[in-house]
Amino acid sequence: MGKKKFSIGEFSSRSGVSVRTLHYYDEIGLLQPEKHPTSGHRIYCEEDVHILQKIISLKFLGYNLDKIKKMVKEPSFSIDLADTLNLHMKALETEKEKMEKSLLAIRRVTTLLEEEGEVDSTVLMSLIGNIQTEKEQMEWMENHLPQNVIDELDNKSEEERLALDKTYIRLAKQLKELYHLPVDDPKVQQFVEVYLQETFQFLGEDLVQTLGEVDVPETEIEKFEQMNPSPFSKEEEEWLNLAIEYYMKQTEMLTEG
Amino acid sequence: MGKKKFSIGEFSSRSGVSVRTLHYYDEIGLLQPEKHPTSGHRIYCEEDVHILQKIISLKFLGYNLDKIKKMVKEPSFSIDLADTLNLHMKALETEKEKMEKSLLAIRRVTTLLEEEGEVDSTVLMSLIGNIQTEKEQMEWMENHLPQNVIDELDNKSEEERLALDKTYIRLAKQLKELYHLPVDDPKVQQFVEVYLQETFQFLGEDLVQTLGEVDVPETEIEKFEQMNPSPFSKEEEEWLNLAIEYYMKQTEMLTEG
DNA sequence: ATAAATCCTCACGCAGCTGGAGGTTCAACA
DNA sequence: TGTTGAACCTCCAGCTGCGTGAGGATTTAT
Repeated sequence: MGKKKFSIGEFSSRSGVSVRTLHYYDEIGLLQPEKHPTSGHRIYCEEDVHILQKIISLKFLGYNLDKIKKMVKEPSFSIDLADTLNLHMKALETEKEKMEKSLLAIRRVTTLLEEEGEVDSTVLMSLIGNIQTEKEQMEWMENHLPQNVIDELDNKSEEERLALDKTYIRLAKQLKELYHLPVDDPKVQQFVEVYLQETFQFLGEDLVQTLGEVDVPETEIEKFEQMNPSPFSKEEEEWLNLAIEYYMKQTEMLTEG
Repeated sequence: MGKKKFSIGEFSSRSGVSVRTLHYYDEIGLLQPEKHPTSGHRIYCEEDVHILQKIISLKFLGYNLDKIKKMVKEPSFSIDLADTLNLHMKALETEKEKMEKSLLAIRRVTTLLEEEGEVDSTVLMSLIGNIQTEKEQMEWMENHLPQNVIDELDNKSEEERLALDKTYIRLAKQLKELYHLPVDDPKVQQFVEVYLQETFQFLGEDLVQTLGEVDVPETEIEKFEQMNPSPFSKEEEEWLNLAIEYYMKQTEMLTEG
């Protein structure tokens, strides 16, 4: 007769699970306590404590209520459960990776905002997108770029990445400011010079050379761009290409002449 | 005239966002492309690519569609965004912690299942609950138990914890097997002896002694039990207590006599 | 006896989609 | 030009895991 009985309110406050949730668990057949024959009030017993404990624990492991419903009825678990557990673990690990990337993205963005004050949203989003699709981009690069470039990029530290991001932001800002000028405008040409210098500095001149010689099919380039669209419009990109072309010609003439 | 236009199908496959989702984003006013005046077909343009990029990136940072809706319209982001970002970061970190605990729980459970073959589900769930409420339990213990016990527990390695779990499982199994016997049955008494020995071994005899002398109010004990209910029924616990009492008396008689 | 607390059963709402029904429109081919 | 078939349209329904509130019954305390 020492069987302890609980009203739903007491059961709720003891377990920390809300009354509504208990109602819901009853409704879906997950935890159905005895009911008072006339009033209909739920009467939870000691066993229900353990069932709820199971439910909470399985939820904690990441199972949904449907699966939990099936598992709750098992009096014991054996190795064949390990398979499902393994599956879940993989799913959780994937999610964890994603979360870590998000955290990284937030940290980077915070730093950038602190140091730059204000950043064009398209450019910022492009940077975030880069973090997001980092893995795919890496895979793409490993398939299409020479190993020395990959190695060099792998070696970049977090600070160097940040510096690159900042450079990128500033250049993007300037580009959008200068876009209305003709490509042979001295301001534009100076901009191009800085742009190329920064690139050289980051990658090293020989790597840039190598990159220029690599021949990647157009379809593959498109794939890459689909992963993470550039923050510039087609017109802006065209304009930048023309400006670089012009700069190159001028430099050639200077060195040759 | 070089403006690229996309049908919803093309836009979908290029961006990786499903047609249905694009419909939804249109519906909630998040991304509303031009529509063909007669057919009503959606026509996405280059700018929409960037807007979607923003949406994806902001989602990645953890914002909900409602906030994203407001943010998408901003042409640039400034430091005052850092506050919201910080908030999000904290939320993400909390979630990450929870996920890591889940992963730890799964790993432990997998190991236990592999090594034990089959485990009583109530016992297993109790162990999972332990991981889940580890933090609260630690806090409770720091408030109610002497420091040397805490220190000793802190020093336990992952393997020692695993060993303890296994012991726990085996003892629980035995307890449930022996429960029908009277407490003075030799089998039961031998079980108690092993049980106490294992406890001594894990904590050290002097710590057990200290623990026995610590006087924790009943209400606090209840709090602790509510965090993580024991896998045994009240009757089983009573039975175990009686069995231990009996064992103690016998030992006293032996040493005194 | 009555007031306050607790309980009951509907039933709608949320986010962020996904899916199906039933009907246009478009592109290509005969 | 007619005819497929794919792609598109709108509208409505459903999913998870509850939260919230209405409106009424029951229990508990005074």
